[in-house]
Amino acid sequence: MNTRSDLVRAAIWAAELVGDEIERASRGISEKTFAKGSYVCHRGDRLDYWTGVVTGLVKISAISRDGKAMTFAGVGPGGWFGEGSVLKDEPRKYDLVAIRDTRLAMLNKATFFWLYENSAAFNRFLVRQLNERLGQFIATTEYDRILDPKARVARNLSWFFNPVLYPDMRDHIEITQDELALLAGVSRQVVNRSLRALEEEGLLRVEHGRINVFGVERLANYGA
DNA sequence: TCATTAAATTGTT
DNA sequence: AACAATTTAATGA
Repeated sequence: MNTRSDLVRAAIWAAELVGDEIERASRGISEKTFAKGSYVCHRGDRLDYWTGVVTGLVKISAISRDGKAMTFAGVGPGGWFGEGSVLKDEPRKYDLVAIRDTRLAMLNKATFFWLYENSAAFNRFLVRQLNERLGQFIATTEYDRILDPKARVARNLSWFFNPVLYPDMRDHIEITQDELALLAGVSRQVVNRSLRALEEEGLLRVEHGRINVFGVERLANYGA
């Protein structure tokens, strides 16, 4: 009972909820842990929970026809996802993989819908989140042909640190250059060279399987 | 816990 | 795309 209210209190969207709403949310939430490399959910599965990352990192990806993993997003601490599938009552369209040991907070569907119907604060959060995602999506199509490869790598990297979507994200992410290449739509070589260049410019530090970011803002606006 | 080996990731051509 | 170099993870004594 204590952990449940702790989970709610830690959730960013719960900050503005009023008494009754907090109580409901606490009863509908649970926690689950996933080991590094394990699947939270396979594409096509049903997962009737709205899911938040407490600690760790979850990769949202799909497998292309030639068997390569395509990463769409990494959800860091404080990030919530899956409202689309819950709202539409659809199977998941992507694989969800914990790429580190991860603790997830899961809000059941009934509670999600109750908040959706009854809480203005909850809806404000949903709109803000969807709007942020839309903005990011539009940005991809916009700069797809405008920016040079290095800038694309920089901006794609900055998304993992979006303060609205992932408020508790730290200053580093564990992702391979291979995955980042898939995400940015460039070759791995380009990612490698871009990262080294960005490192030279003091924006980040490359380690293996991991990237430390110093200037998220500068990355987000890189090439502008 | 340490040494050996396998696997994954990076760096270069 | 292929290769070599490097780092991590796994294994077993």
